[in-house]
Formats: sequence, structure tokens, C-alpha cells
Amino acid sequence: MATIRDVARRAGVSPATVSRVVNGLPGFSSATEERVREAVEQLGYEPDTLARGLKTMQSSVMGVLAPAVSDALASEVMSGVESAARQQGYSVVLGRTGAGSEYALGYLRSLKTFRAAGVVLISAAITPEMRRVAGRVPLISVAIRDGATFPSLAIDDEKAAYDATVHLLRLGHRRIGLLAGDVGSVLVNAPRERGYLRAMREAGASPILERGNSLYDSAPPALGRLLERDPDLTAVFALSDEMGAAVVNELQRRGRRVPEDVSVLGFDNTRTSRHVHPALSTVAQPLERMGELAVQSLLDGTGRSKILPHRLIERGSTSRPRRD
Amino acid sequence: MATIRDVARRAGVSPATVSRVVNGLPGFSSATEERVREAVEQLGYEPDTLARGLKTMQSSVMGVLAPAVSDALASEVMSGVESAARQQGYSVVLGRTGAGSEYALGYLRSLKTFRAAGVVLISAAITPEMRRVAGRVPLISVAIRDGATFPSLAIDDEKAAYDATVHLLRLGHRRIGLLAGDVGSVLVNAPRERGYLRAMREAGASPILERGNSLYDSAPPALGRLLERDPDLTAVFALSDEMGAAVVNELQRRGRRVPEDVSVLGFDNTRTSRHVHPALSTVAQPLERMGELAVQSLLDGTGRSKILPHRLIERGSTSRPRRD
DNA sequence: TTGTAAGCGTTATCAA
DNA sequence: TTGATAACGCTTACAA
Repeated sequence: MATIRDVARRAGVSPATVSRVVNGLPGFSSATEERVREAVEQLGYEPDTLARGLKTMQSSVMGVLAPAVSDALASEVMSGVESAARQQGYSVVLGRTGAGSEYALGYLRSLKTFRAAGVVLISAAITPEMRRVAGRVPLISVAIRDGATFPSLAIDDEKAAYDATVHLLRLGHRRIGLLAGDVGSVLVNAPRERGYLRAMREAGASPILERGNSLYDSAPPALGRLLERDPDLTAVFALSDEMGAAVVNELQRRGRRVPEDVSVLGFDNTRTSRHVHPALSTVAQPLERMGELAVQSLLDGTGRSKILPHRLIERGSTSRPRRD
Repeated sequence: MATIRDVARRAGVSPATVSRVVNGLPGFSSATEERVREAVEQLGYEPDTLARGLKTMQSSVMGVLAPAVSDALASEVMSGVESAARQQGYSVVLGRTGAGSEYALGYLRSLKTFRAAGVVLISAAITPEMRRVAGRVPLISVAIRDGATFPSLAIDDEKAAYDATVHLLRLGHRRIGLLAGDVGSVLVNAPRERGYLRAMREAGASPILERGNSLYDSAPPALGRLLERDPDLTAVFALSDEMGAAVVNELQRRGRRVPEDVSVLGFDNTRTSRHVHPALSTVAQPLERMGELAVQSLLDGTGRSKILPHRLIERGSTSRPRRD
């Protein structure tokens, strides 16, 4: 590994000059630039990230914390974070918050000792303690909105669920069951529930709600309970794509056609929504875009919260209800 | 951010002593240890990763390079890498190789300037150029086996596909179509194809093969071609779970029952295999375990290649063929 | 058992 | 336009 001194020696200049050339700072003639670049080339010199970071008190790493590394929603956001970060010359350090952000503090501490340029928290709210532990490292939450205290990038979950429910109502559905998530652990669930309830109330329809834990396996039993309470449901609105996909499958297993007998609507527009047949209609959040914007916001130092537009994607799992 | 000098001052000792205590090196009395720990506590001191890495010429980062950040298979491996790395006190830097490892070299260069303790390459073979660019950073491939030149952790893909095909044959299937992947881009496809062909040949059955690109959307048309060539197929072996899931859905769309009319077998045991109905039978690789072992191998410095056991998982998508 | 001091590779200040 | 030189925060001989 060639160092800046090796390059300097070979180019017959001082390390300082090499640094200037490499970093594009003013103060060198084009003749020296030529020689330096040549030496850099020949030696395959790359500035040491650690040394540079130590000196500048700012490293080129961005942290990204996800509830689980293999979480489908988080993956999309991470994808956006990675591409934006790489474009800006930053490396992405990956961490897992675990259920209820148990590991978040540890990671933030670690990221602080890296002098990270910022940290993106996916599906996790920033707590005052996190804020404190992070020191001067800027934080931003993505895909979750936690009051206006800390910066976040998210859709308006209440409105999105409201719009989606209204869409089902407009299609002619009245008996719409909600397959909600665990309100305690995942913050987006409460507003989504409220959005559904508001739309149903405004339409004079009676809400009917059961809870899963947002994952695939929790949906069939919850759907069972929903159907016990109202066997004549014509639509099920699941607050995650995994649950939505499970509902599509489970309904068909029970001999109901989708969407002819029952329409199904998911949430998030993760890849899962395209892995069932009929493909799941769903409420899309611009997840990858959120990841990109998060990086940008962290680097700008603007750190402003922003609400991004949601969008209803109609695939094959929704239609007008059958006329009986 | 408190530095080691701040701690030293407060504890009334030298920075060297603080370092010794913090790093658990011998050479201090329990009285001083007490004072140092107290000072560390009070100041919330955390050793600076950058400075430490610069000094020791070894940073606490492990790189992990995946074809795409949101790739389901890669996600599982990354999950193992993350947990093993964290347990050992390492941070994980995430990179994307893109199709055909176009970005890999850039990331390796970057990881080298980080003095990374090692790099895990997922679904990507190590090329001599990568090896060169990485300098003294150890590399290991996961979920792909590329001769014996460079270290890798993988299953025996040929044998796994062979075993899976034999399993279908034993169930009584003879007309088994193979839905292969793109042999050029993904190295595991060729051995898997060979395994299928060998099993079919040994059984005296005629192979029939079509190619997709391993992703969901490529499967329906490829299945169409397969069925055109032999409308009486009783089983389809797809070389990825995404394609397998698509086949399950597409067959049902075409009015064939799974598994009664046609059995379907996938490959990899990613989450996708559980997101269809009937759930996809598949060939499992210990992906998460591979990620953990990769980290361990990198840190041990053993860097030996290893073949891990595959396993057939029977879910609902396979059964004996119907007797006509 | 403890401290002093050098130095990891870089950048930034200052002087030339 | 350039070059010395002093840090950045840490570890590690070596000395005491």
C-alpha cells in the first residue's frame, strides 16, 4: 500500500502538494500536477480513509439501521441509501436494530466512534436517548413518522390508509375487514388503523378489525377470525404486503376467488406483492427514493422532515364486489 | 467526544495506562483500573475507531458485497454476516456488485483503504483482478463455488440439483422440466443444470430445459415454452425460488393443480418459497450459516474453502404424480 | 506497575 | 506555487 509520502518522493514534491492535487485544492502548477498524477497512477495510490478521517474529524461512512437485515421493506430503503451514498463517495455501514430497537444504541455508539457522516434509521423512531448517544452525528428516520421532534422521511400513513379504504369503498365495497399489525411495536400501524377507521366511519360502514404481527404467518389465523366475525366480507385490507400475500393465498385455499369473491389490498409495495397470484394491489411508498433522500438530507445538513406522496397500485387482487 | 487524554487526566494516569485498561492488556494495578474505569464511565469515553485502526493498521470493518442490496438470497447471507460480525466487534460495510460484479473492484479498493479485516462476496466469484486490487485484505465467496483457486463457502450445486431431481424421480415423476437460470451470468446455474441432466440420464428419462433469468417475471414465459414442448410434464424444477413461486402461481392460473397435476420444486429456500400457496418445496442452502462462517473464516485467517450440506425441504408443492 | 515518546497517513497552517 | 511542521487519537516499545 503506497502512502502519500511514496507518491511525493516519486513525483519529487512534498506530501502536502500531493494532498492538494489529490483533493483538488488550489496551489500547484499544471506541471507538478502532471507529475503527481503520474506517480499516483504508477503506485496505485489511494488515500487511506482512516488517516483522512482522523485528520478531518469526519469519515466517509453513513450508517443505516434496519429492524432486520433481510426485511423486505428495509431492503428497498437500503438499496436507495447505498446508491446515493456511493455516488457521493460514502460507504454504508449496516446495522440491525432488532425488535424494538434494542441494538440501536450500541450501533449508534459505534457509528459515533467512526465519526459517521450520518445515520439512517429504517422503521425505527428516534428516541431522545438515541439522539444523545449519537452525539453530533445527524440522524434521520425513514418510513416512520414520529411527531415532529426528529427528522423523518415518510408518507402520511393515516392519509394513505384513508385513501386506500376510500378506494375500496368507491369500488362498491362496504364490508371491508382490516388486517392490522401490532400497534405497540410498529409505529406506522396506529395511524394506518386510524385512517381506515375514519374512512369507514365517514362512509357509514362498520369497521371490523383483527391483528397480526405484519408477517406472513400471522395472517391466516387473523383472516380466520375476520371471516368468523363476518363471513360476507368482500374486501380485506392488510397493513403489510406479507399479510396481504398470505390473505390472497389463504382465501384461495378456502375456496374463495380473488378478487371475484374477495378483494385484497396490501401495503408498502414490496417485492412480496408481486409474488402471489393474482398480484397484490397495494399502497406504495417510495421506499428507494426515501433512502436516497435520507442520504441527501443528512449530507446537506438540512435535516428537515418531509412527507412523501403515497400511491395506490392496482394489480389483480382488487375489483368491484360481486353483485349478489 | 472525550479522548483518551481526557480520561487519563481525570484518572490521574497516563494515556498509555488508559489504553491498557480499555484493551485489557496486562500492566496495571486494580486500584488504577478502578480509577480509570470510573473516568471512562463519567466521560462516556469510547475509543476512536479511526485512530485505533490507523495505529494498528487494521480496522474493525468487514465488507460484504451483494449483487443487489435487496436480493433475497443475499439478504439471508448478510444477516448471518451482520450477526457474526457484531458479535466479534466488527462493523459491516455494505456494497453492491451489480450484475456481473461491475462495481466490485471499486468497492474492494474502498474497503482496502479502510483496512478492512475481510470481505465477503455473495454470489460473485473472485477474479484474479479482484484478488489483486484487494491487496492484503482477505476475501471469501459465499453461495458460489469457483474452482478451488479462491476461498469459498457453498453447497455442492451439482450434487444438490442431482439429489433434488432424483427425489422427484423417486416420487414417480419421469417428465420433469427444468427451469434453468442464465448460465452466463450466475455461476451456480451451470452445475445445477449438470446435476439435473445427470440424474435424468441415469434414470433414462429425457431432460427438457428452458431458461429464465432467475427472477419471478422470467418464469411464466419460460414455463409456457416448457409446456409447449411437453404438455404432459408432471414436475417442474426451477433453479430459483422466485421462478419456482412464479411457476406455482402460473400453473394454477392455467388451471393446473399444484401438486396434484404438476409438482414444483424451487431452489435456495429464501423467504419467497413460503409466500406462495401451496408453499414451495425447495433445496435449502444454509445461507445465514454461510454468512456467519464466512466471517469466522476471514477472522481466523484459515480461509479454507468448504462445502456445506444442502437439504431438501418438502412443503406442499411436490407429491407423487397423478396416476393416469 | 507506570510513563514517555514515537509514529500510523493524512490535512491544514504557516512561512518561504 | 511550494514545503516544513504540527496535529488528529490512538497503541506500543522502551525506559523507569
